[in-house]
Amino acid sequence: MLDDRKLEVLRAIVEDFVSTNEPVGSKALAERHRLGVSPATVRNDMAALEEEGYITHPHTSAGRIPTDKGYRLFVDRLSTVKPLSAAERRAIQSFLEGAVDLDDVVRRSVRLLAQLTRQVAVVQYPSLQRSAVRHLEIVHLAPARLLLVLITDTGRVEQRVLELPGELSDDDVAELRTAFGSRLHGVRLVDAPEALSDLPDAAPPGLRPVLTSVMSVVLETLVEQPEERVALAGTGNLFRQATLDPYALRPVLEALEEQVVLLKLLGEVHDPTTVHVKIGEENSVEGLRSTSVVTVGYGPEASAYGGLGVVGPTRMDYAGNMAQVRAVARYVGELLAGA
Amino acid sequence: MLDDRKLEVLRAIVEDFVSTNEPVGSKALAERHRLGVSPATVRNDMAALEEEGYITHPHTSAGRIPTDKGYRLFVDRLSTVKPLSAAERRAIQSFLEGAVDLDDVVRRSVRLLAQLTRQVAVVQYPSLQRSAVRHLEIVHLAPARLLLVLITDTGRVEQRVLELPGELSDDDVAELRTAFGSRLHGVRLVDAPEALSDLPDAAPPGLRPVLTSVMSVVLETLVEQPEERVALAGTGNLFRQATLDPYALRPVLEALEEQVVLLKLLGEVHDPTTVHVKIGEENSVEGLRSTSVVTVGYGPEASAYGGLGVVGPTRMDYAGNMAQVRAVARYVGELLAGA
DNA sequence: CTTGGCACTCTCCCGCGGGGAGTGCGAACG
DNA sequence: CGTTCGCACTCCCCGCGGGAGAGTGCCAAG
Repeated sequence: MLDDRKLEVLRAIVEDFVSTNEPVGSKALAERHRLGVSPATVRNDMAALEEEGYITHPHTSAGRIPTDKGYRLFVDRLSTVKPLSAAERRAIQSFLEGAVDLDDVVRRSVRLLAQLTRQVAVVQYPSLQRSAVRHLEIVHLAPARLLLVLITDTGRVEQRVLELPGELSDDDVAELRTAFGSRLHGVRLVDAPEALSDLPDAAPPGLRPVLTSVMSVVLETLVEQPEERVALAGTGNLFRQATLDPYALRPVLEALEEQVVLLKLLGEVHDPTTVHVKIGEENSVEGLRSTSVVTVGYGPEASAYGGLGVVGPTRMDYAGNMAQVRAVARYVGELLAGA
Repeated sequence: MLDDRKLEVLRAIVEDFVSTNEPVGSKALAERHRLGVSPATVRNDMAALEEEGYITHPHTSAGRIPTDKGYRLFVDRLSTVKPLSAAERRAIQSFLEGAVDLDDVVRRSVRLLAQLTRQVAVVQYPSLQRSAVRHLEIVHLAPARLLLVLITDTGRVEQRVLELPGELSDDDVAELRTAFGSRLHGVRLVDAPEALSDLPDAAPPGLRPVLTSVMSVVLETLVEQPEERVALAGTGNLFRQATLDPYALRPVLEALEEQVVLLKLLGEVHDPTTVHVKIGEENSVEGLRSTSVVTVGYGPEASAYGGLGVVGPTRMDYAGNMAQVRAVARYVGELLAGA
């Protein structure tokens, strides 16, 4: 059905449309891309591509534009990896190298990504779930109230105040501290339940009931309700694209304000080596059906710390954005692994 | 120069223009507002108002619209306090009552404000500076590394990791803990330097040098570089206003992404009882020259915890927004004071 | 299968001409 | 002197029509 030349035509259409934002016609296409065939032939191919649903035209007598399906094919089979320019590499390096703490890393990288791609950028803080415990501090605020401070290997510091069912003495708390500390140190939060499983049996009988209750609260607050955070930047870039008519932007902005939505975008990403692309209608989030989302995980190979990516019009430079997103993710991953 | 009727005309123009978004003409105005005078008279008054710079018309033969100066006069002298509707009161109450912690309070109130005013809402986290210390915990992470965890009376929990010039023993840290704890408990951060001033002298001589260095680091990180945070919501509301042409929105969105800018907007606010309004060109922030900003402080009377407010088109319902902003601020203030 | 030719279809843009809202001003009125 | 009436005038807005141009679809020939 789709021979090589037709695919080539599709690629040309996507590339031209992305760069000019105007429906592309057969004549201009044949000229600009040295296909070695006449406009008439191109027209035939276009008709075939349209038949298959890869392109459309806005009105009877206008050029063609890619459909979501067309972009999908382009991304899957046609786009060649676009190496970063030297300037881009330098930008990434200089932008990120001065970062002092985790917050700073995230803030810088989200801005960097927005600037680099000229899209809306999203960066997830390293997931607590997949981070390992570097230090767990238990502070005795009041007889029946504890403060938990968790420091992860990625530099996240998270705290929770716990209300206990019964009162504790300072000595009890000291016991708790060592009991939890020794078992959790270096353990990833997802593995915490297992690491703690022997705790009740190992504890002195007197402390056992309160300890089990503390333990369940700890697990509940740290593992089951982990506070995921995301940073966002570059929303103004949405206007750069004349593609989206301004009033269509409202639902997009509204969607981007929802933490839940952003986490959903990034949440499915686990593999830090492959870049994921959701195109237009493929997006499960209602408000983002007119956009495309490019995401990737970051962190050490096997288990990603979290995800990052960009949101932009379906008419975007997929090859470029994918390369940029991947590059930033790699840098951020290294930066955090080294910390 | 401006007799009562002229002011009345100005008020009518502002009100009509705000609600219809169309330049208002003399005839429609005389009819709708029962001024008891003919359109011709209104025209004379309009000419006078225009002479003084309170209104303009887009083209020779169109109705009048208020200028920034006109809105200013309206806000200062003409707008009557608009009591909240019962529905609004209920909304505020039900929206905020389920809040569990500080983050939750802030997130809920910023959304509430955005929804209520249909503008972009901004809420500052209670300023560290003006909060009092409820608890200061010092954790000995490594020989030369401390973790400071600060809990304020407004429920903020802030932490910093300190690298020390020299090493400490656990006993030293315990000393530090009590020394700082006893002096800072209940003290506002702005007053911290004073509260700590006797510390070097009171300390055992051996600990003195390290203690002074810790102290300076503590003061520096907590007082001089306090981390201020703000929450933002309702950016999509910018589109609701046909007033601002969509492409003019980009600088606005860009400005709103800058934490610094938001803090600047709210930073000047100290008095929780008076609502501040910046109209159009009055704004010192470049990107917000086409918008108006309504802000107020929240917290106990004398020293506000922080500020909150909304950003919208100059063509906004000032009376309504001012009332809503104030009401939310009052609720949030009470909520935090009670916590 | 490819190509050239050709008629056809739309959009886009421009200029034109009411219709209408609103103004500004001069004159009359209390 | 402030208010009102009447009236001419100014522009914007909107719909209409027509020409130009881009691009298509199709047919017949290579």
